Amino acid sequence: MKVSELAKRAGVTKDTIRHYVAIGLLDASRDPDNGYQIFTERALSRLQFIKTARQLGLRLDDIQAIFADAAHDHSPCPRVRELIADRIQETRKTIQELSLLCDRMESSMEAWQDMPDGEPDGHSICRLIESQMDH
Amino acid sequence: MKVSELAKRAGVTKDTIRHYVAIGLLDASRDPDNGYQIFTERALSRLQFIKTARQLGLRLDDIQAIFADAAHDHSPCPRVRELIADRIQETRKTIQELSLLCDRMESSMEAWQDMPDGEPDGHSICRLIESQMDH
DNA sequence: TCTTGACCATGGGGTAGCCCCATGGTTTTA
DNA sequence: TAAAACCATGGGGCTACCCCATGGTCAAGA
Repeated sequence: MKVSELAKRAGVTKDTIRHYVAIGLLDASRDPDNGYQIFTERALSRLQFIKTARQLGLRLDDIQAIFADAAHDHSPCPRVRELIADRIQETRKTIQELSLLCDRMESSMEAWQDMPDGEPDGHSICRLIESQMDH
Repeated sequence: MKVSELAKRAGVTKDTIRHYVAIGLLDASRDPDNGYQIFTERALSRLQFIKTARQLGLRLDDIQAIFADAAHDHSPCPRVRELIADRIQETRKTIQELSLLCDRMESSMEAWQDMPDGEPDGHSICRLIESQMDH
C-alpha cells in the first residue's frame, strides 16, 4: 500500500510516517517505476505497535531500542518494564512541578486581585510581576 | 559589565543571555575596541524581571509582548492577568493529560505483574505492549 | 484522449528555550 | 611573557513531528 492508505489505516498523518521512515523506525520498499514508497501489512502492525507504545509514554528512541532487541532475538520485555517504571517516576515529577507552577500562578492571581493595573512610569515594567519578584 | 558578570549576578547562564540578546529580549551595547557586549544595571533588572516572569509560567514571546506594551507607554498589566489565567488553564489541562498517562502506565504495569516476559518468536515484538493494543 | 485534481517525493524551515562544541581573538594574571 | 580565563560567532542538537513549496505521477471524468 502507499503512504496515504497506511496513514489512514493506522490513524496517523503522512508526515508521521515519513518521519518514522526517515529515522529508520519503519521501513518501506520502493516502486521501481516511480519511486513511491510501498508498505506491507507488517509495516501497518509495526505502526500500530508504535502507536500503542507512544500512548504508554515511550519515546521514539525507546521504541527503536525495543525493535533492536526483537531484531537480535532478545526479549524487550524486561527493558519495557524498566522504561515504563522510569517514565512513571518522570511523569510524576513533572506533574508535581506543574502543580507547583499552578500554585504560584494562582497565588499571584489572588495577590493581584486587589491591585490596580500599574501605569507606565519609566521605571517599572509591570507592577504585578514585580510584586512577585522575591518569590 | 560583561556577559559573565551579568550571568553570575542574575543566576543564569551566558548562553541564556546570548539567547535573549539574539531574540531581542535583552540589549547590549558594544565595546568599540573588542566588540564585547556591555550590559547596564538596567539589563540586570530586566533579566531579573524575565526570570520572575518565567517562574510564573510566561513564555518568552509573552514577555516580549509585555516589554512592547511598556515601551509603548501602555500598561501590560491587563495582558499579564489574561496570560496567567490562560496559562493556568493550559497547565491544568497538561496535568490532567499527564495524570491519565500515569494511570495508563500504572495499570499496564499492574496487568504485566503476572505476565512472563515473552520470548521472540518472529511474530510478536513485545507481548507486554501488544497486550495493551486495544486501549 | 486530454485534462484536472488527487497523490507522491524531496528538501527546507519552524516549534521552545536553551545547551554544547569548536574556532579564533582578547584580556588578565602570575 | 605565557598561560589561563574570557569573549564572539556560528553551527548542531534536543522532541516529534507540522507545514510549505516545487515538481513529478496517476486516475477518473468529459
